[in-house]
Amino acid sequence: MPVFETQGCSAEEEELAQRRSGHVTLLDVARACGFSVSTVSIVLSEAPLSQNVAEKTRLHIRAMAQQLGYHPDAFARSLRRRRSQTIGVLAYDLSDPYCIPIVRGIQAGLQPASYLPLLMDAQTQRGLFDNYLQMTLERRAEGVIVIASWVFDETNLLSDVQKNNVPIVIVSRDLTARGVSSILVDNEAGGALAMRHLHELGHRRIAVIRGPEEMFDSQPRWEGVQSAAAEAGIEFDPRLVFQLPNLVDPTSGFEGGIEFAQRMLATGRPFTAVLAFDDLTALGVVRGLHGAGLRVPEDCTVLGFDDVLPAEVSTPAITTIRQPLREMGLLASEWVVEAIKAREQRREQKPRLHRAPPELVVRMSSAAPAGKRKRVGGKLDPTT
Amino acid sequence: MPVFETQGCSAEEEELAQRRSGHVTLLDVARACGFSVSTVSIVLSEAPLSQNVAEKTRLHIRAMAQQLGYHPDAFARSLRRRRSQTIGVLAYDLSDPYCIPIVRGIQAGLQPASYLPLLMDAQTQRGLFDNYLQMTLERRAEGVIVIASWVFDETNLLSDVQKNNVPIVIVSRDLTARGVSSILVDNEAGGALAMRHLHELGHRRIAVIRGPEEMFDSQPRWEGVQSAAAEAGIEFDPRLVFQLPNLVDPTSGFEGGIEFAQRMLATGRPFTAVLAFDDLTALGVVRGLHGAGLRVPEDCTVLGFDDVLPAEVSTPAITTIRQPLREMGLLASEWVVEAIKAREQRREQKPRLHRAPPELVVRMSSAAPAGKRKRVGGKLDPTT
DNA sequence: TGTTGACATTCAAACGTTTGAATAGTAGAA
DNA sequence: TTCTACTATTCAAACGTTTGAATGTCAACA
Repeated sequence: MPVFETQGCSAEEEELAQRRSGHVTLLDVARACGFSVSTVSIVLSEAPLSQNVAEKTRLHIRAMAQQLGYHPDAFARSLRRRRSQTIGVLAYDLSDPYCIPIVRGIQAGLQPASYLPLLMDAQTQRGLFDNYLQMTLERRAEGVIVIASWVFDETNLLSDVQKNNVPIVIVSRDLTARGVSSILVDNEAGGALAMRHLHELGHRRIAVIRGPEEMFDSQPRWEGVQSAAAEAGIEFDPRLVFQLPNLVDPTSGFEGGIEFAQRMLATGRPFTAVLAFDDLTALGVVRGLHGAGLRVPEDCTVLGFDDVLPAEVSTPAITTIRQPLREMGLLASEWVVEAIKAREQRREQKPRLHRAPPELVVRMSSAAPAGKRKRVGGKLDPTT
Repeated sequence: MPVFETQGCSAEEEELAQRRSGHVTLLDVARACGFSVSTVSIVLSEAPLSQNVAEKTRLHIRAMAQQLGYHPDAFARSLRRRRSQTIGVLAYDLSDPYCIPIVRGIQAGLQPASYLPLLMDAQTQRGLFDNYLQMTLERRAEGVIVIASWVFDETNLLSDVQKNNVPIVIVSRDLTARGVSSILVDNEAGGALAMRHLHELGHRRIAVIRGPEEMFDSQPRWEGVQSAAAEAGIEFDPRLVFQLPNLVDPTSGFEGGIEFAQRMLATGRPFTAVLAFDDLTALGVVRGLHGAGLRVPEDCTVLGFDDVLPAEVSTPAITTIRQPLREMGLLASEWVVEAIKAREQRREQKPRLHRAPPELVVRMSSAAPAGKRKRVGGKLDPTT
């Protein structure tokens, strides 16, 4: 009888209750099948106690929930459980094809741990980035993965996220010095790989387009190139070494490539290959050379870095240094999940660092220099 | 005095309370500055009542919240307010460069309305798509935008989302017949635009690669091509008309392009231009022709569709039919926001349809056929 | 007859907010 | 003095879930 006192309300009232929130709640299901909210909750959330619930009851409740179109309210659930089952994924720019495979890897790693990625696109805007980071905290993400290769003032990252004790992993940038676990490609090794490939093909006069100062990758990659060049006894003509400006748009590398290709031709200095900072820059170089009537790789070799989609589908396909982006994303997601577990068990965790091995992908844009090919069996190449 | 009874708890207890959830709550702030939770809430959420709160108090509370690093709990807030301020954005495949500008447009439109996009990537997997749709409902998204051009069984879409009375807009597909507002490019017009461009350049023998059957765009685009061809009095050689298979990977168009280029050359039938279903297919064709020693556009013109990034940065850049993707995304976001408003005011809304106008973008991959160019001023081209 | 234990279900208190209504305190008007 | 109006703050009830503890039922055992 007391049961009816709590349930006692007319059909209209019930209608009203349902209309108020617009969504079907546990209470609606409970009323519809005559059990208490607790029982329904226990059954539908498959709590341990649900073993004790009669088989018949379980089936009945499930059927009714299905019929009414019940979906548990994630807000109420997370509030009560104090778990959001969410990982914030903050990409600096989703329109950069570089980000996508990383995101894919993250998704793949989060799925089995049944975490939901909360994907956000900062569009290379500092303000947006900060806003989204706030939201990540407000949504009580249990961990954060940041994809950011450009250099920004990371004070906020640390003060806000770390202060709230939320595990964080950064991809494409080394922030271990600030206590943030980091995953990035081994840029030195990559740069060296590219340089060695050119050397092996026989190139000696090489133009270089370095990355913008603001990009974290620029410096180490350049150092890798230099050390491999030194090893091979190659010197760069300083008039053939360029540096991309600090621009926000991810396709600005393409524009830069076009412009620098024209500029390097204008110097009149001889070169048989161009080492570009990334794939988009390399594509720009190809375009710039094409504009001057030069063909790739017949007249000039062009190398990229990253291995993004456009490098693969353009003709000539760009020979490049592949970053294992998907694997890096996968690892990032594994690390956050581990860090969350560690925090639950009050285990202290030191920030970790992974340098992913780059890989040379030989495609169509690289070949032996024209001189070498034409003089097969002849006298030594005068450029060496 | 009664104040102290509710607040009365030792420092350790306070510590514990904070540690329990791991996040700073209103209660923590309230205790720290000696006001009630209500007052603090009113001040920090800038509720209308906050006008009544003394200036001094407001400043004090804000300062304290800042100092403690307080972030309102989105779950608690949404639960209480019965508003999530969230729009679910379900992309069929984020690795398709086609999706990105749409997502950008959506973001741009949602920002001023202060809705947060809940971005999800179905990775062309039906199961994932359904899961994410469920989550969208559980997270009480106030609206849903679906980016999906491939044909799937839309029963769930309707029964689950619409049953819960959540406004929905679909981009790249016409589902108005099912009561879903739809935004898509005018495929007929686009197909015709491409065909007319070829005709104006002087092409008469044209190979065509149609889209896969499962793609919604395939049929109308083909019809646009056919009607424009008929208008110009051009007939297609059936041996030069191909159709992409139903494959999931968005880069499968590229592979298809390569293969069909080889196949069309193998037929031995003459053609001076290839009309590809989309940009990636066009890039595949360029690659396939290149493999046979043919240059684009000197030996053969190639046309794409969509205008995605790779089409722009490859050399030769692909002449294509541009979809105003960003604008379409923007419109989609405006429509959901309007639909949400309409629902609040209990206004009935009919599903709407927008056919975005496509635009011809002439780049490097199209030119007059070799015959025409070489015989300028000479006798008529025998191919007409 | 009472005790034990397994089973089936419910109570009630939380989670962190928001907000309509209530409570004081103060000041000016009648 | 009493009433009104305003200012500054708090009470307390919700939002929809989950869950430890409690309740009740029933059968078996001592």
